[in-house]
Amino acid sequence: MAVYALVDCNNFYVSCERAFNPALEGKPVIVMSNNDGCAVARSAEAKAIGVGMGEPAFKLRHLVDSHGLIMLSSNYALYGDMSERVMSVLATFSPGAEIYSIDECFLDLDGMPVDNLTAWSQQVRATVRRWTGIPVSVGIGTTKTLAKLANRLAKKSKKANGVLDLSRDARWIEAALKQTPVGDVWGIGRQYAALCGVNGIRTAFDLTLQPDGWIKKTMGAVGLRTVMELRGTPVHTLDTAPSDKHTTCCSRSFGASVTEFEQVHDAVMTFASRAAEKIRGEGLVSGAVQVFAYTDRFRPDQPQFSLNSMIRLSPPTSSTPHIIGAALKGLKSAWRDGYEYKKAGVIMLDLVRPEDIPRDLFSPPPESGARPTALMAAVDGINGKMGKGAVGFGLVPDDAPWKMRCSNRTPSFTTSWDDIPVVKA
DNA sequence: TCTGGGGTCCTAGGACCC
DNA sequence: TCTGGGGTCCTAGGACCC
Repeated sequence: MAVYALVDCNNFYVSCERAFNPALEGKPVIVMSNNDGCAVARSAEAKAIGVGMGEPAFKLRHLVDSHGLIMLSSNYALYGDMSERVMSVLATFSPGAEIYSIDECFLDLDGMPVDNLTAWSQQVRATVRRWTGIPVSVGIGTTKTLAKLANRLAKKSKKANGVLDLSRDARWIEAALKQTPVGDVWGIGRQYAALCGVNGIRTAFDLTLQPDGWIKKTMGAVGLRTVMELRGTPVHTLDTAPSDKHTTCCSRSFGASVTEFEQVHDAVMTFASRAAEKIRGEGLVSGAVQVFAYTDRFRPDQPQFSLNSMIRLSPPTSSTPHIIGAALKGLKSAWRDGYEYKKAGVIMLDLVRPEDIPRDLFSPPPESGARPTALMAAVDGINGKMGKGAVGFGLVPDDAPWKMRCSNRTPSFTTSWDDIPVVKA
C-alpha cells in the first residue's frame, strides 16, 4: 500500500527571516512579493491580526503603527538556500523524496521499517528544526492529496502538534474529509469551489460522494483525479526525477509605469538576458522566444493595451545576443505608442536539450548554434566568480524607472560573503 | 502613490490532410 | 434528392499549483 508524507515548512519565508533574526519571533511579520506589492508569507501573529494572503501592501501600512506589523521585502537568495538545506535533511529520512515546491517535499514511506509514523514524523520535525531553524508540519496519507489534506489539519490543530497520520484508520479519514472545506482541497481552486458551492457541496467529504460523470463534466479529467485520490485511490505517484521544463519566463512589474519605447526596450533586453542565462544554467536551448508587455490592469481609468509577439529561433539556441535580438524584434513589431506600460516579460518556449533537437536534411550541425558558444561560457564563468551582472549584454542603469522597488530586504546571510552574520564577543 | 512571479496540464476549436 | 468523417497538429485560453 502506498503511503506518502507531505512535509511543509510553516510560513516558510517568515521562518527563514526568523532563523537569522530571532527578534522577529512572536511578532506579526510578513514577507512581501517583488516590488513590495503584496503579502506572500505571514507569521501566525500576522494572520491573527487579519492580514490576508496576497493582500496589497498599501492596505497594510496602517498595521505597522497600530499593531507593530513588520513588513519585509522578499529575499529569494536566502529562501532558495534555506530550502536546499531543509530538503537535504529530509532526504536523509527517506530514499524516496520529491521536492514539490520551495517549501514542500513528498516522502515515500511505503515499506519503511517504522511502526509508529507519528513518532517518526515528530523526529523529522525536531531534526529539521535543530539543523536548519525551520519549523515544519507533516501530513501522512495513502495518496498525495490525502497527505496534503492531513498536513493542513496538522498545522491547524493544536492537539496534532504538527503531525497528522491519516494512513491507518478509515474513520479518521472520513472525519478529516468532513472537516475540510472543499475549497481547501489540493486541486480545487476558486472556480471549482464556487461551482461546488452552487451545487451544495461544502466539504471534501461531500465531493467524494458525487458521481464520476458529473465531476468529469464540471471539473475535467484533473478534477476527477483529485476526487479519486480523496477516495483513497492513488493516482499521483512520487516524481523523484523531475523532467526538464518546457518553458521558462522572466518577467517583472515595473516600479513605475513607463510610456517610452526605450524604457520597455531596456527592460525586455534585461529580461531576455536573464532568461538566456537561466536556460544555459539548465543545459537547455530554446526554439522560440515570446515577448509581452501590458498596461496597469488596476487602472481601468487608463487606456489598456497588451502586446504579445513570438519569434522563432532557428536553430534553437541559448545564446544571449540571439535571444535579445529576437525579443527586441518581437517588441518592435508589436509596439504601440501612447500607453503606460506596467509590466513586461520574456518567455522561452520549446526548450530542449541540444542533443534532442529534431533535425532534418537542411539543419546545420548542432555545434553551429545549439551549444553555448565559448563566449557564453566565458560570460557565465565570470559572472559566477565576480557576481551577477559583472559582465553582460546591454546593461542598463540601476536607477531606471521600471526597476523593482525593494525597500526593506534583509541581507543574503547564507549566499554572499559580504552578508555573513558576525558574532560579536 | 501602492495589487508578484513562475510554472503545469487540459480542452476546445481551427487548419489541414486523406 | 443526396453535402463525410477521422486523424493530427497547433494555438489560445482556462483551470490549477506554490
